[in-house]
Amino acid sequence: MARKTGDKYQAIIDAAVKVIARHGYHHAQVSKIAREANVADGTIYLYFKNKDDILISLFKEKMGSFFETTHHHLNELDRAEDKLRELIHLHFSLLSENRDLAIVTQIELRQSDPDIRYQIGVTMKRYFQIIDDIVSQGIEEGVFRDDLDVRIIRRMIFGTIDEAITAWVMKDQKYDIVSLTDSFHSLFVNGLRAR
Amino acid sequence: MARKTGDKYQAIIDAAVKVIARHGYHHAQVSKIAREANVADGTIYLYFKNKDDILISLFKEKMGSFFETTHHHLNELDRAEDKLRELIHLHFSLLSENRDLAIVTQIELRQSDPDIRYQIGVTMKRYFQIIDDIVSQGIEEGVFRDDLDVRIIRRMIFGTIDEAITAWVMKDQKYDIVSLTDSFHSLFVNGLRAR
Amino acid sequence: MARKTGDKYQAIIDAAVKVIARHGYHHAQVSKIAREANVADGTIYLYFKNKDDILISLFKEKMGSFFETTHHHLNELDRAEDKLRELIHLHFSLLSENRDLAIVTQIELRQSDPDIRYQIGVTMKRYFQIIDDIVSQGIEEGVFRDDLDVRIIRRMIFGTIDEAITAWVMKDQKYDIVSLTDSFHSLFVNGLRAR
Amino acid sequence: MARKTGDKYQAIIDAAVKVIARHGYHHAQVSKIAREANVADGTIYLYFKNKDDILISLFKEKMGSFFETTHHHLNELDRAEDKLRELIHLHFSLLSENRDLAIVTQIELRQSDPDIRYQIGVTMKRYFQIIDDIVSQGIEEGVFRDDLDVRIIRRMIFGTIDEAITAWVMKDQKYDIVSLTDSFHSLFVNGLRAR
DNA sequence: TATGAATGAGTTTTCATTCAT
DNA sequence: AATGAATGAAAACTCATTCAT
Repeated sequence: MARKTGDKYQAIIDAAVKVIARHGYHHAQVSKIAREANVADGTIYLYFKNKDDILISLFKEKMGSFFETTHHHLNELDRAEDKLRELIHLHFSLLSENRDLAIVTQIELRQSDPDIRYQIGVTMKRYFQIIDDIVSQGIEEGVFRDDLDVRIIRRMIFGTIDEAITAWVMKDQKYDIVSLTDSFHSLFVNGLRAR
Repeated sequence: MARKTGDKYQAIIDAAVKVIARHGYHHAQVSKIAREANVADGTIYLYFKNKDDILISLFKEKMGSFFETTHHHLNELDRAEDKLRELIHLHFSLLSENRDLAIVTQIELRQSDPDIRYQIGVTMKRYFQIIDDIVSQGIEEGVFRDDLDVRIIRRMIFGTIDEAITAWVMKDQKYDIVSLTDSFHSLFVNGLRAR
Repeated sequence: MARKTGDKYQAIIDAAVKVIARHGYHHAQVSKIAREANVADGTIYLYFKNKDDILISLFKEKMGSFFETTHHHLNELDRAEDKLRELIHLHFSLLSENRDLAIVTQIELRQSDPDIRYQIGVTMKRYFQIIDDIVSQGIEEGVFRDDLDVRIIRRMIFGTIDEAITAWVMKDQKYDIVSLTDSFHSLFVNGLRAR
Repeated sequence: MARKTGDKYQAIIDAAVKVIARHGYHHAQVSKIAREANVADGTIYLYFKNKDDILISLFKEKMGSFFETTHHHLNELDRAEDKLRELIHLHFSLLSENRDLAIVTQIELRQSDPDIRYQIGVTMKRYFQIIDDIVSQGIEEGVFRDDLDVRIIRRMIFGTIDEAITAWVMKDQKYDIVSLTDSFHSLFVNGLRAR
C-alpha cells in the first residue's frame, strides 16, 4: 500500500523535518506536514502507513544515508585512530550542516512514542556496528587497550559525541562544534591507549 | 497551595514512579496515579499544581536526594580520581537499586513536554556542577590533562555514564552494571591523564 | 439544620456580595466566600443548605430590606405621582450607594442557575406588587390612564428603571444616576396621563 | 479555519437553539448539540472555534437577520410614530414565531460567560441604533419631546419591550403578546409626546 | 493517484459538599 | 459549633485516520 519512493515520498519526509524542527514534535500534526509538503492530508497515507511511519522512515532515510556516507569515508582510511577521527569529524560536520535534522534527531524525536524509539534503536545499531568495528580494529592493531568490553568503549564514544551534539543544539548552535573534533579525538585515544 | 510535605505528597510521587515505570509515560493518567496512591483524583491537586508539577517534583525529589547523597559521599574523599570512582559507583548503584526510578528518569521522562524537560535540565545542573568540580580538582592536582575544556570532559563523563545506564535499562537490567564501575573509571582516568 | 440568624450568617452574606462583585459569579467559589467571611468552608453549611441557598438568601436579605425601606417611605406620601417619583429616587439612590450590591443583582446573579433565578423572581414579586399598587392608585385617582393593563404599565416602569441601572453599572458607574430621577418620572407620568 | 457557510454551519446553529431551549444553557453540552445536528463532535470544530463561538454566532446570525428584517420594514415607513409601532410589532411577532429562539435569547444566553455576554452586547448595538434613529426622527418631526436624552428614551423603549418578552417567555407563552402591540405603542407615544 | 471533509476516542482539572475530629 | 482535608463527578477539545468523490 505505502509506496516508499517518488518525489512526494521525499517531499513529505523533508516537510516533516522542517515542521518538527520549527514547531517541535508535539505540535507537528499530520495536516501541518501535508501543507508544508504541498499535498493533501490523505495523500500522506498513500506513502506512509501512519504518522509513526513518517517519523521512523524519516530517521531511517536521513540517518541511514548519513551512516552510508560515514561508512564509505572510513573505508578510504587504514588505521583505527584515523578512522575514529574521521567518524567524529563526519558526525559533527554532517549534523552541523543540517541544523533542522540535528534538532529533530537530537531533541524532538527523543520525545516520541516507545514504538518509534524502538525503531530508531534498530537503525542506530548500524552506526554502533561501525564504531564497534573501529574499536575492534584498534585493539587488533595493538593501539587500543584490550581490557575493556568493546561495547563499553563504544558507549563512551557514542555517548560523548551524542551528548556534545545535543548540548550544541540546545545552546542554539552558537559555537563551531566541528573545531572540537581534535579535542574529542585525543580524549578517546588517550583513554583507550594500550600500554 | 501545594503542600510539599506530608505522607500523601510522598505517596503520590511514589505512585507516579510506579505507574510511569509500569505503564509508560503516555499511559500514566492522573487517575491511575491517584488509585495507586490510594487517594481521590482531586486530592492530587491539593498537593500539586497540575500533572506536570507531579513529574517535575518527582524528578526534583528523587534526583535531588540522589545528588545530595553523592555530594556528601564525595566530601569524605580527597583525591579527584577517588571522587570520580565514587561518583560512577554511586550513579550505577543508586539507580540499579531503584529500577522503577531508573526506567522513569532514563526513558519515560525523556518523552515529556518541553516544560518538564526544561525543569529537569535545571535540576541536572546541580549534578553537572558536581562533575565539573571533580574535573577541575583533578586538573589542579596535576593528574588530569589541562588542554581540554572542563565542560567537554564533563559531557564525556556524563554522556558515557548516562548512555550506559540507559542501555542497561533497555536491556531489561539483565546484567550487573555496578560491576562495570572500574572499567568506566579506568577509561576516564586514562583518557584524562596528564602527561 | 441551617440557622438563618447570627453574626456569621450576616458575615457570610456580606462576604458573598463582596466576592461576587469583585470576582464575578463564575469565580465566586464557596471557599473564597468562606475566606472573606473568616470562617471555615464547612461552617458555611451550618448556616446555608448549599451554595444556591447563599445566593438566594443574599438576594432575599438585601433586596428584601430594600423593598421594606421603599414600602415605608411610600407610606409617608399620599399621591400616586409622588410615590412614583419616590420609588424611582429610592431605586436609583439605594443601589448607587451599594455598588457591590448593584453589580451583583444587576449583572452577576443574572448568570445564575434556573433555580436561583426562579427564587429571585419570587422575591421580586414583592416589589412588583408595590409598583402595581402605585399604578392602581394612580388610575383610581384619575391621573393615570385606565385603558392599559396594570401589569403592562408595571413592566414598562420596572423594565425601564432596571435597564437604566444595568446600563449605569456596565458603564462603571461613571455618571450620577440619581440625577436622572425627574427625567424618568416625567417620562412615566406623561406616558400614563389620563386624558 | 471556521467556515461560516454551508448546510452544516446552519444545522449546528439550529441544533444549538433547540438543545439550549430544551435543556437550558447549563446542560447544553457540545456533544448534545452535535447529536442534534447529526454531525460528529469534532465536526463542530471545523465550523466554530470553540463552544463560545457557537453561542456568539448563534446570536449574531439569528438576531442579526432579525435586525435586518426590522431595518428593511422600517425603511418602508415615513413617520417616526409608525416606525415605532412597526418595531414593537416586529419584535413581538418575530420572537413569538420563534419560541425556541425567544427562550434562548431572553433567558438562557443571559446566564452565559462574560465574553459571550460582551459579544451579545456588541451585536445589540445595531438594534439600539435603530431605536435611537426612530427617537431622533420623532424629535425632529416635533412629535416627541426634546427634553430627554435619546439614550434614556431608548432604554425605556427597549427595557419595556424586553421585560415584556421575558415575562411572556417565563409564563410559558400562554398569551398572545403580539396583540399587546398597540398598548405598548400608545404608552410610548404618550410618554414621549411633545407639548 | 489525489483530495479534504468528516469522524470520535480519550484525559485533565475544578469545586461543591461531607464528615471525622 | 467549628474545622478543613478529602472526595469524585462531569465536559470541552484535538488530531490521526478514513473514504466517497
